[in-house]
Amino acid sequence: MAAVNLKQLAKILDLSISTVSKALRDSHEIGDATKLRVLAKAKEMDYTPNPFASGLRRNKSKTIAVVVPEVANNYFALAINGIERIAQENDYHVLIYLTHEDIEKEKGIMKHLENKRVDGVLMSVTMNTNNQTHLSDFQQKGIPIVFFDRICHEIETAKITTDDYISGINATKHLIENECKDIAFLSLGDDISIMQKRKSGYLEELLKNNMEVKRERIIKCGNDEEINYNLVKKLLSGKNKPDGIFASVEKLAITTYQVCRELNINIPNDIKIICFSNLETASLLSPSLSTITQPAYNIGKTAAEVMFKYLDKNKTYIPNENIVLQSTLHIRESSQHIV
Amino acid sequence: MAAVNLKQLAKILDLSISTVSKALRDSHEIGDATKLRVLAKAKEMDYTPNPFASGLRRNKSKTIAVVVPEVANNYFALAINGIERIAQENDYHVLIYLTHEDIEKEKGIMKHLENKRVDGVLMSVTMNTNNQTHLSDFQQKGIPIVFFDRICHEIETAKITTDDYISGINATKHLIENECKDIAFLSLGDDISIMQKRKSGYLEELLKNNMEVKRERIIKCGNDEEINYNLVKKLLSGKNKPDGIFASVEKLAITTYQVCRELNINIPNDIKIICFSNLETASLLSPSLSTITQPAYNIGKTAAEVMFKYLDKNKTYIPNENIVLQSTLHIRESSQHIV
DNA sequence: ACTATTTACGCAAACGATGTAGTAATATTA
DNA sequence: TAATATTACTACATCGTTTGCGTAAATAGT
Repeated sequence: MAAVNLKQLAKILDLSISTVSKALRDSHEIGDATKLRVLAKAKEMDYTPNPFASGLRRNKSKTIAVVVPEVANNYFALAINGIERIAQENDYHVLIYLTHEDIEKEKGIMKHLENKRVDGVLMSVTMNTNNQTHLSDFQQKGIPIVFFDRICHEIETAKITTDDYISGINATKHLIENECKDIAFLSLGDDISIMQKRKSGYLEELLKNNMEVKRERIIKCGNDEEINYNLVKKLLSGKNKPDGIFASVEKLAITTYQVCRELNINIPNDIKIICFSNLETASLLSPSLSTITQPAYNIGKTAAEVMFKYLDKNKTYIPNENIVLQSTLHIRESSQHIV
Repeated sequence: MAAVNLKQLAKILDLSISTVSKALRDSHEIGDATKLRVLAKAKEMDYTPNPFASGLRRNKSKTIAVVVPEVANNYFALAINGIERIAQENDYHVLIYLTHEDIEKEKGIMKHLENKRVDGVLMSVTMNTNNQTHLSDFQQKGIPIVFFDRICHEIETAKITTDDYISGINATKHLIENECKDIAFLSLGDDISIMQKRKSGYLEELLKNNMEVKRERIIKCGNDEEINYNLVKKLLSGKNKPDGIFASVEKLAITTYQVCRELNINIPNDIKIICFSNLETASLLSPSLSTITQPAYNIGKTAAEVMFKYLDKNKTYIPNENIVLQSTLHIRESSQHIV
């Protein structure tokens, strides 16, 4: 029942605690015969070191934290998948924390992690993280952070993103090529970098095509589904509605689908839609949804790999580095002009 | 940079370490004036107790583990959401482990958790967990397990499930009411209890309606997408195909949709489909997908609540208890007979 | 053969927090 | 007033590992 510890092992083997400990860690100080004897007995007695004792002594937790806005989201779920994979390979444990897009919760979580519970943090900030003092404070404590997707430029560290700007351009270009004359952009807040980049791409492409940039075509959505629904409904109600929608995140495209259904707006005849999404069922929607799909799994995997690259070397300082992975455009029915 | 500890705090306050420790834990042994002084200084110096030291001393990790087959799955993602919520409320941390339906990985993870890294484990077993010795061994170490959804009957503890048997009956009944004469059941393995229950409901309802139970209509799918695809394709190819599909899990319904698309089979005209699913976009699919939706968030929440009920009392033994939450039937186009 | 070096192990001090037992000083009671 | 109880604190052992240092014995070097 109670876990066996070094002391008991040592007594049975008639060795000192330190000898057993060193033998288990394969120290050169211990003779081969003794090592084998210890190893065998340890296995037999099912010894596993107490993580708290060794964590305390070595100041290493063998644990990383993942801080994300949500998990019931295909993008983050896939990223976590990638992270967990690499963590298991490195014999690390993964703590998960959800901010639910609440900056205060994010601050609280970081505060909680300041003691050396984790060796590093992989994070995607909330849509409202426009101030990064809680993050730089955290870094000051000597725990490295690696950002993925929703990064924080001001913090010096590694950042894994996708080519949001280019994707923003491509998505917009695609809509224009499919005869859209009046494209709206559905943003999720406007504090975070990915939104700014996606929007920049959108704006850039509009300008390039001499299309008017209208303030009211940029809809700032948020975390409240109902408010978003009403914002989109307002956008699509009445005569003066756009003929193209570029949704910056999956859920806003879903909302748009629902609104269109309610208002009897036909996609893609009346309005065309494209969005950033990792939805597995995009091709099964009615109509099938055109997406810019991010390599979510690889983003998570890469973030974890970068983290371990430094943790392995016992480096708590990670220099600035921008790793950009490519998203892929999946053109489906929702954005195509029917000739 | 380095975290401040009790010793430093004590020195600055000119008190002993134990006084400071007790003051922070609001012990009755310490005077009110001193308590306030300590609290103020601790806050000022941003003191947070070292989790390893206190974990070691108190033999409490303030951490629970969640062991699930996958996270990129709406059901588990929502359940994790519920779990995380309750954990945060209880000031607990959540470790996450993915088995990817691999029983060996599950065993390895449990082995890893046997040292007192966590105070409890919430888990949904893999589809291949037909042997529970690694779980009973784990329990023997004095760490409680609570199962949710994919439970293990043989282990004595609390189990949170949904009314799978009734839902199986209801789903099948619904298909029969919609003129299905030949219903296939897509199973995910057949080791785990939810599959057995869902299948029992299916079989029961067939019998009740004097419908023939054919062995070849029960398709045992697995973890490999490609194999599943081919199994479903084979089922739906040729003349002698079923006119109804009851998919035990979401992904098998998605596969069926894809196969139908490839084979040009019309849903619901040629074949009707219903499945267990927490897919947000079920209503936006083409055709919209009829589902039995489990209260995933609440299942996770309940599992966590039960766990904390015992952890709070420092009980490591959780007696058998079956908590059954109700799923809801959402009838949409995919299963409806068009008159 | 006598000193250096290596080998193989044990001792004991950390790591930081907790809690029991002990101790002065003050307060309460008979 | 003396015995007892209470208050407010401190000292110290403890949790299980790790690791620097010490040390005997064995080996090597000259």
